[in-house]
Amino acid sequence: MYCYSYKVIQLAEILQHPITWLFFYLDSLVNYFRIYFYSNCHLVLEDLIKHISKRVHLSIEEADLLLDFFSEATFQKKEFLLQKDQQCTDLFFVREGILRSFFLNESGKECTVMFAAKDWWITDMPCFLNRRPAMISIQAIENSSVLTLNKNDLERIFDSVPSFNIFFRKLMENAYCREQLRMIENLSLPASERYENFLRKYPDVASKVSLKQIASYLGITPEFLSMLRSNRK
Amino acid sequence: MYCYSYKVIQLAEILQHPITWLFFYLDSLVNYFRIYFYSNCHLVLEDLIKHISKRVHLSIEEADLLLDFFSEATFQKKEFLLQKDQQCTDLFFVREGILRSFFLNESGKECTVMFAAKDWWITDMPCFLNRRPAMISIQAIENSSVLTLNKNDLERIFDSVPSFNIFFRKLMENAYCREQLRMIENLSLPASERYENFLRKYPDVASKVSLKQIASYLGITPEFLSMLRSNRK
DNA sequence: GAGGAAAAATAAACTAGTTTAAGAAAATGA
DNA sequence: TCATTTTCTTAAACTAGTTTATTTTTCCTC
Repeated sequence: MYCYSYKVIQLAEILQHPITWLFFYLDSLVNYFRIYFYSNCHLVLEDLIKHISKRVHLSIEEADLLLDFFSEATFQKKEFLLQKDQQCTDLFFVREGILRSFFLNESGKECTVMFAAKDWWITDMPCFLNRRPAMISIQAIENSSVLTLNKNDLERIFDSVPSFNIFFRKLMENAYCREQLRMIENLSLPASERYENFLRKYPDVASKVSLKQIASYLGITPEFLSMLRSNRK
Repeated sequence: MYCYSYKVIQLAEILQHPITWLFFYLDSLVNYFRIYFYSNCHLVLEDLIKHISKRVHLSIEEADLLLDFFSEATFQKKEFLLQKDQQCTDLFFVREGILRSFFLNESGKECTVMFAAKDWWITDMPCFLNRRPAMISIQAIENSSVLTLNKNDLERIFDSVPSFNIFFRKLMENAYCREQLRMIENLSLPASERYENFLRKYPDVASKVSLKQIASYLGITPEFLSMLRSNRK
């Protein structure tokens, strides 16, 4: 299993385009042994490269360069990756587990900003990008394994791996569209339908987080969610 | 006035960084006459270049190339730039006036997704990026002048002007953060404070759009907004 | 400047979602 | 395994925001 390097997986995807087939096949052969060992050494990083090279083309050299900037970290259930008011220096890529970002409003009500499961990116983006203290906290819901990247290194990557600019552009396009669609739902749908949509869109998340947390994501109280659920049956 | 080309304006901004001063000064001199005529011919496009080169560096050649892809359009008050269900092929940059994107939910309630004033970009982003029919409509609130860019040309720009990738990344970063902050406000603040914040953040928009439209942006009814306003005094 | 249409305000009945409180079920931990 | 804490549910009183209807104001436009 382990010798299925990311390059081979990428190759399989590129096979859809016959014109590029020969080129990548040769490229792949040349790098074969190198990749073989590579993927055994850096196994833990493979998911990230797979994730990125699904969206933009990365050379082996660029992948190498990229990985040097990331570092591994694991967090126990309930442990905080980021606390409100702390400087927000890191961007997290989730390899395993589930994370949640949230904050408390003035009256102490908890609001969930987002969940992040495997292959999602999470941080307090406005504060990360502008090097300000975090407005929200990020906590592990389950024992989780992440890759972290700090702001300085992100900027170095932008300079040294041009295609990462494109990748990050696509990531932000996606995030913007997702957030806008969520806003549209919140403006136009009653809580019951928002809950149904959440279950449909994120079944894996829904099965692993508490109802209280789902309620605080949907912007309703746990009591009201409980009522919606009993009406549904 | 008109001979203040975008390059000269850019130069003024870069003067804050003394080390780059000499380089840009010489560059600017060499291009001076060319720019002079250029900015008289393409005067209408100047704002766009000024807007972009505030965020990334553009060479004269790149700016030239870029502008070829954009075309001008004007819309009368109440005219539609995009109608729901129509193919969403264009991205709009607002030169003058005010636009609004909105949709009707199942029960016929109008929801405002965003406003766009001078120097803002607007489209139905999820549908534009994925070449799908629009879910929302875009309408001119006042007589407006825009620059339009279609999806194919945007992709050509990404290929031929690398720094536009960076520009668009920053645009999307901003849009994502703005939308997330709006979501946080909607989850945690009562309508009265959301209205106050709207007035504070977008005073220029607030003065030009109807209360009904502001209400539909905040996710409340015009009647309730009217009540909030009378309580305020 | 008159007349018609749209926007805004007021008010009263109404409803979606909240609050408070208390009990049942489930997870945690020692 | 038992005690403790947390999550989930139920129910009743409550409130933020809606609906419907009427009046007033603003703003086109002829």
